[in-house]
Amino acid sequence: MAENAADRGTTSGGRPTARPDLAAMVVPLGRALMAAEQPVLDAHGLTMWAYTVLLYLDETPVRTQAALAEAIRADKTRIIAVLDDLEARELIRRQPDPEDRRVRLLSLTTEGRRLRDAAQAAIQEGEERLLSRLPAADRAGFLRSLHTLSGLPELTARKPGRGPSRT
Amino acid sequence: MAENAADRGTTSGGRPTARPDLAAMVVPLGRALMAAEQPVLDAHGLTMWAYTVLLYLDETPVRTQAALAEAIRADKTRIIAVLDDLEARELIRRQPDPEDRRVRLLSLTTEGRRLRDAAQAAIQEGEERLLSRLPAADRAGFLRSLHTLSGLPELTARKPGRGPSRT
DNA sequence: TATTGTTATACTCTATAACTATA
DNA sequence: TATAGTTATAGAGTATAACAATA
Repeated sequence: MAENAADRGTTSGGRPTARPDLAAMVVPLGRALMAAEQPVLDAHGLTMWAYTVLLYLDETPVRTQAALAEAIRADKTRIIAVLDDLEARELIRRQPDPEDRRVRLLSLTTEGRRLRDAAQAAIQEGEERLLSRLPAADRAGFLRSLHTLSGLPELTARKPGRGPSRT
Repeated sequence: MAENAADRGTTSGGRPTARPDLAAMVVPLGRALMAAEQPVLDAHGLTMWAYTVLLYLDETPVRTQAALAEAIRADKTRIIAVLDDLEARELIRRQPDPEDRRVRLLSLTTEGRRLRDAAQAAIQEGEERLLSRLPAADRAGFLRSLHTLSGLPELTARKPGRGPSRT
């Protein structure tokens, strides 16, 4: 999607374009933000998927692994190893539902919540440094626009999606 | 990287967060924008990589394939099939450099330029529809911020990168 | 010997299919 | 028979290594 166009307001040949393609700016920015998260997650012993799970589980238990997978746009088979690890480290609980023993009830442990909060705080601290480079007026519009566009239904249409991995 | 946090200003458990992680909004937005480009590119018979190449080649010839690959953050082996196809369709020229016959000089053909312009016009038309959903004031700040952040050196640090594919 | 482009191979991540256990 | 979870297999996409041509 023509990432490089991001650096140019005009093409290398001088043909004037009103602006680079939106995706050509947004996608590389997203990659950069993920790359910036990586060392923080490493320091907390979390993969991107694990962090995603911790963020989503939050204080509210989730009734099935399939529901969790759907919610975070992952394949249900893809999160199993992640849950195995998080459970082994006692960051989440995975208890069989007494009412339907096929189901595993998922919830955060205190330690899981603590780790998630610590990781998120560190991540957002780094993001603040980036946002501080923006004029205050632009920054507000940027965040509001991100929120708006992220929530647009025509952009949120469900597809499996590659998920958080960023090899 | 916790895409879902994008839909929430607060977590499901009620813990108030100032905002979702930046990456949790930007990355899904980037995926959505790429997905929106896809049908347009299909209609023009272009893959995302091919479009990226056409955008970069522009009117200015590039001296080596390796330089092109580096510029668009692709592996040099990855673009060969793309160049093969574009050349076969006479959208680009790939001529051995008389001064160093190891080198292939790359340039756009007239038809290649025409196709690129048509595709980009259609893509940006679709993007305008999205941007029109934003308040005029926010929109300006959004685009300016995107430009600024995309150009930030600490975010542009070169890494191979997965490139434009979005399976 | 070093470099450009190419081909062949291996690796990573993801999705699909097959299996177990509960219902 | 249908569903939740799991395991095993296969498929994309990418990177690495080996190669041919030219310098």
